[in-house]
Amino acid sequence: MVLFLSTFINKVDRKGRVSVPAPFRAALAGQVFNGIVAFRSYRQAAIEGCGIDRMERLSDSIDELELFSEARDDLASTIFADAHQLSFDGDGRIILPPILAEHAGITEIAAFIGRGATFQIWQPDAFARHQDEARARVRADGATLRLRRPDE
Amino acid sequence: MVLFLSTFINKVDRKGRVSVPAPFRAALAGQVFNGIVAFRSYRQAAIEGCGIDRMERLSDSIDELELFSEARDDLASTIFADAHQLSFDGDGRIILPPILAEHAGITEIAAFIGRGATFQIWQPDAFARHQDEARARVRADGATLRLRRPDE
DNA sequence: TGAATAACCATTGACGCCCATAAAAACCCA
DNA sequence: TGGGTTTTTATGGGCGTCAATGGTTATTCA
Repeated sequence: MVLFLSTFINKVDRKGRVSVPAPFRAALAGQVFNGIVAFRSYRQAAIEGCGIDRMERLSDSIDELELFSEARDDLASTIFADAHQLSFDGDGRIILPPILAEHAGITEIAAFIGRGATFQIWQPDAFARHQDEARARVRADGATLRLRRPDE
Repeated sequence: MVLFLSTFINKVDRKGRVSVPAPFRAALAGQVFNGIVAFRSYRQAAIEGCGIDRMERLSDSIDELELFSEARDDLASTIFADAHQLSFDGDGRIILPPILAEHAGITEIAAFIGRGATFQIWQPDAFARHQDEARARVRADGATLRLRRPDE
């Protein structure tokens, strides 16, 4: 099962390349596409990342909506059009497209943030601020979570 | 599995040729017909595109509609009669038929938009506007999508 | 024979692939 | 357990290949 954990800070070189953390690569090993899928986060100045299998599942889910319906249209335009397939080079690096880097305010350093089934890429300082705010909200709202049972 | 992702902007030369993005060609590799199938979107100023295998599936789906029903008739006329088989030249280009280009308002630049199992071809500015609206609707309607589980 | 289309070639710029280095982590053995 | 060794990562750079694009020549069909 794909599971992204922890935070890794890596450099972006002058060619726009970044190493994807080795544990993330390991989590993606064996997928049809040797690389990651990345798109702009709707709500944050961050890049969302996942493996191609997640997109395939998304595609299947959307395929179950009524053909040519507006909802289907909107989701497809919003999700797939903005997704980038970024393949690993021989050393596990990807090239960060300028559009994505810009959206996240990334220039020389990128933070890879594990989020379970997916991950995000942030400008490190921006993420630090975001994390502080998120913690504060969790404390204030007392957000809780019911743990799913293994067989559920 | 066929999966079209991301957006690619390519030029249309004076002979009406456009390169189909290499990743799209890769997704279509191995199909019976070496090219794409294209028809006018009936809700948008865009061209719908896919591989020949999808048309076969579509044909099956329509076959399941009531024989002689109006819907079946309409879909058949709208989609199949209007579908163009556009084969790749040696360099992965297709010739955009004037009827299609006109419908989408495409003259010199074409945007290839990945939509999962299919893709669209738009006049770039028109798509930008459409995408903005789609995003807004998705956010407003709170359109959600339940992600299929891998084994489902 | 002319027009439209298909096949072929040439250019350039981006990207994939390879190598080299250094630091860090994992490993092994005394 | 500690020290040394090996392996893996991260990072930088160079070079060859392929994709995109424009043009020219061959071929087919009306």
